[in-house]
Order: sequence, then C-alpha cells, then structure tokens
Amino acid sequence: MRTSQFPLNTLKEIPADAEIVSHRLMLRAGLIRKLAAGLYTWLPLGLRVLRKVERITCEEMDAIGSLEVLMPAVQPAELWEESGRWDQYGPELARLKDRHNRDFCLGPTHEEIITDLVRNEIKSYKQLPVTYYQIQTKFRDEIRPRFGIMRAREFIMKDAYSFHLSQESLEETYRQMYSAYTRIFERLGLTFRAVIADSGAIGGQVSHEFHVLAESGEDAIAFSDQSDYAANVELAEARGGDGEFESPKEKQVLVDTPGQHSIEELSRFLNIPAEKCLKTLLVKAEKGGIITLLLRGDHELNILKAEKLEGVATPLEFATDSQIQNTVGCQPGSIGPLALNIPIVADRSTAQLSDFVCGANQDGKHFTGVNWNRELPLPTRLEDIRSVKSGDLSPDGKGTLSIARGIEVGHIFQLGTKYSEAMNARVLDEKGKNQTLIMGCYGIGVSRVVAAAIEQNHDSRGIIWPEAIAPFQVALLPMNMHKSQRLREKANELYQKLLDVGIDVLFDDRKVRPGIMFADMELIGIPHRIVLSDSGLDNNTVEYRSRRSADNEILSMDEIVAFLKDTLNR
RNA sequence: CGGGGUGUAGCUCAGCUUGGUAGAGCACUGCCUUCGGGAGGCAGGGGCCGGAGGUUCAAAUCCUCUCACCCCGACCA
Repeated sequence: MRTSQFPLNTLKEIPADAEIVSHRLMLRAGLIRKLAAGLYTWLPLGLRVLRKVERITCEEMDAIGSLEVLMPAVQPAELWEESGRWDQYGPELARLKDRHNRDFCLGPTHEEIITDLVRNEIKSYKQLPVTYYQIQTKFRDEIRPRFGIMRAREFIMKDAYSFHLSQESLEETYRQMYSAYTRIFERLGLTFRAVIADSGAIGGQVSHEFHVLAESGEDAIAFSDQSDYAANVELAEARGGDGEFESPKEKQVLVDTPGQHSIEELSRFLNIPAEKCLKTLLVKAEKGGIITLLLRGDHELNILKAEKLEGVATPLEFATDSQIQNTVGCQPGSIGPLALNIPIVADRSTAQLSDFVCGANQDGKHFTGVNWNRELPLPTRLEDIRSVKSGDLSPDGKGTLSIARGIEVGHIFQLGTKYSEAMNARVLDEKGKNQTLIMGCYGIGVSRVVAAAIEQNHDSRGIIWPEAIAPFQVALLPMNMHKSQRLREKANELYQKLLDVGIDVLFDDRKVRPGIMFADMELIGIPHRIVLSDSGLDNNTVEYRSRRSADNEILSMDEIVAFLKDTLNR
C-alpha cells in the first residue's frame, strides 16, 4: 500500500476526552473515530488490525471443528421471553419495536438465537456434539461506556456455542476451547492469563476468563506464586483461619470517637491498626429488613460473594441512613454488633480477632478491647464474604496470592441446561428418548483485543504492534524522494519486490519531510522500518530499524528482501 | 440513576466576569525557502459560537428550558 492512496489521518494533538492510552493512541493513529457515546467507526488502518485478529480467531475456531454461522443482530422478543431474560435483563438490553409494534432487541449475546436454531435443526444424538461460532456486532447499552473501544456499547465479538448430550462431552469441548483460546492469545502475541471466574448473568457453573495483563485493566486477578492457581478477585476464595488467635488482654472500654466514620479515620484516631477493627456493614435483606455483615477492618466486602448469601437482597444494596437510625439508633460510622438485634453474617477471618474495636451504636462512640465469647458470642454464620488481597495464602494451599490488573478479552462457560431447558431444546438419544441438550458458550471481545494489545504494547511515540496484528509489517521510507530520480526508481523497485514476496508493506510516497514519516510510522506502530536515501544508494545500503529498537542497522540493498523475509518468519 | 463539568473551525483551546456580530495554534489549499526526527514565510478556504425561547437598540457573552458529551460514584457503617 502507498500512503498516497491510504490516508493516515494521524493527529498530533490528543483528543480531550480520551482517558487511557489505548483510546488516545487509537484516535491519534487514526484507527477509529467516535460517532457517539460508545459508538465508533473503524478507519481503514484500524480495520486491518481488527481483521487480522478476526482471522486468527477464525482459524483456531475452525481448527477445533467449530462451524461458522452468522446470526442477526436484531432479535425477536419472543425468544427472550421464552428464556425468561426479557424481564431479567435490565436497561442494558436495547429494545425496539418494528412498524407492526412487535418487540425486538439488539442482541447483547446470542444464546436464545442459537438455541432456537439448534432445537429446529439438530434432532438426533448422531449430530452431536456440535459447536457453532460467529463474529458479529453486539450491542449492550452500558450505563457508562468509556475508554473508547474498550467498553463500547456496540462492539465486535466472537461468540461460540456448543451442544452436548453429556457433561463429559461438554467438558471435552470446553477443554478444546480453553486450548484454542490459549493458542489465539499466544498467536496474537499478548501476555495473558486464564483465570477461574464468576459465571455472572449468563448462568452455569464452571467458567474461565482470559485476561490480557495491563495496568489499566478494569479487573483484578489473583494468582499464586507457587502454583497455577489464578482467579478473578471477584471469585477467589479467601481462606479463613489464617493468623493466630491471641487471648484477650484488654478490658472493654467505651471511647469517644467524634467525627470518625471510616475504618481508616478510626484507625488513625485511636492509633490502632485496621486489622484490629471490626467493620460492620448493614445491607438490605431479601424480604425487607436488614442483615449485618462483619469484616476485619482491613478487608473489603466482596459484593458477588455477599449476593450469594442466603437472605441478602440481590443486587446488593446498603441499608439507608434512616433505616439504620431506626433500627440501630445511630448514624453509619458508629455501628457495631454488640446488642444488635439483627441477623449477622461474619467473614471467616473475623473469628481470629481479639481485643478489637467496633462501633458502640451511639453516634461518635466506639468500644475498644472487645472479644468474642466475652462481650458477645461468636456469630454462628461464618462465611467467606471478603475479597482476597495481596499476600493472602492461596486457596489451594500452595504459595501466596499476588494481585494483578487485567483486561477481560475472553470468557468461556459450561452453561448446562439453562437455555435448552427453558426453550425446550432436545434431541433423541440412542434409545429414542428425548434428552435436554447441555450447552457451553465461549466469547472473545475481538474489538477489545485491539485496545488491549495497545495497552500492553506502546511507548511514548505510539503503538508497537505485535507482529501478528500489525496493520502493515514493514514501512518503506524514502528520504526526500521527490528530489531524486534514482531514489524514486529504487524505492518503487524495492516496494514491488517486497510485495512480490508477500510482505505487507506500507510505502510512504508522500512528499513530506523525514521527521513526519518517522513520527507517523512510529505512532501507527509498524514493527519494521526500512529507510532509503541517496547517500545509502551511493553505498548500495539501506537502513533497518525495529519498532522496539532505538538503533539502526545498515544492510546491503541486495540482502534486504531476504533479511525481512527471514525476520518476519521468525 | 445521583453528583460535578464541558459544548466556539476537522483537532486543542482563548474570548464570556464588564453585551457592540469571532480569534490563536495544529490540520487543510497555493506559492517560495527549507529538507534525516512532527520546518519557516506569504496568501487562502473553513464557524446558524450545541438547540429553543427570553431580556436588550444590540447576545458566543445575561436569564430560562432543552439536548449532547465527559468525569466521579454502589467500601460510610
């Protein structure tokens, strides 16, 4: 491709509303342009990258026998009513009516559609197992789209669905998918981690997320330093019972703590470490009323875990100030479990506390020197309700946990029969009996992968594409070609040679100064650069530089094509 | 959804307090000089100042409403 026929649309200035580096670079490099909140147009340069990600994804899907289909983005409400999700799915599901006033939605995912297809098309166990996939546009009306393509409302997803007669068959396909995903992210050249995950609103039991590791990631993932345990912090089990129980030494004392509300403030005010404080949270119960949750002061409530507790309202909601005033008789900030006539669920790790601090249920007052089985009984409901933190023991007992940030780019689920049951998707087995299909589903955020790749691969000058997804492999930059007939001839000749051997080359034939060429090619992240100049021609040499290097290599004009072929195949 | 903020040229912004009919830099077009790290000069093109209503002789500027976009927020107990 020649830049004279392929406008680069690079920006020198940073668009004001771009927060994270991938969003800024995607705009500056001219990969995308915003149309409206969470809606983006892919420019030719960005689309080349997107297509490469898609191609690798398709190849690996095809390799495990998954069959490509293409389903509509607009979906009839009836199917969503059948699965029950028309009512369950909140405002994130964009709903619309056609001219006949019939209800439709823009598909945020395609379980209903594929289940409908399969129940109509697959009738016999002989046709199983089967896996379908598509690469297609999804729409989720996010509360707050942000970070450009990373959390867009309209985005591109590879979604696959598998159907089985037995759990063993599902597990077999799940393992194949897991390997295929691993190969995809390896081929994309990304540093990633597969982690145990929550299956969330989609349903099912077993699930893994694939995270590209990057500081800006929205998810926290926990992994052991001594085993292959890795899990989303949302889900990672926090071990109870770590640490020693010390026998009580102090007496219970009521202390004034005026204006001290948070654990942090309290800890500083009393000069007592947060680990010695008890955090008392009041949340709304399922059937009205309130439930008390107790945590160690330095621990954080894990909302997903709390929502799974019996009796706790889902989604989790904190009690209102007036509810607290009416039940406890004080304002938030001074609540404690003593003489509290509300059901209590305590985090397992609180059992080890001794001589701890907690609210006194009077505004501006706390107790110190509180102990279980002395001032109050140890709660009978001890559960895992906190998030793990760095330094915790790994749940598998091997090593300690570290926390890293990740961008979720893939998610695989063993779905079970949630949709097939609700939508009556059955086949006849060997014995001629109806069997409900068992399903798996598997997604990759194709457009998000592009942003994640940039988050992980950039420097102050711009993007540094991994080889496999660079929009062009090689940039061919002639210096001041307009002034030199022989340079022009030589550059065109080399360009043609590179094309002939199948190298994806971007030939910068614009009449611009060298500095602009360098800056543009670095911004758009072309991994390899060849510079041609008159002085080089005098010596029959060209300059080569890798995007990851700061130094040039001088190579003979005669060997450059072979050198590039060799470099690119490595 | 709650709170905060911003809407002026393709982009980044100034002008608004104190009303007088619009500017800079970048980008774009032409010419000249320059030519290995985002050059300089000259000359240009491009804006119903988000929209509607109001106040006024006069509104980008003041007032009201509205729309869009951005940021923060479900760990205070």
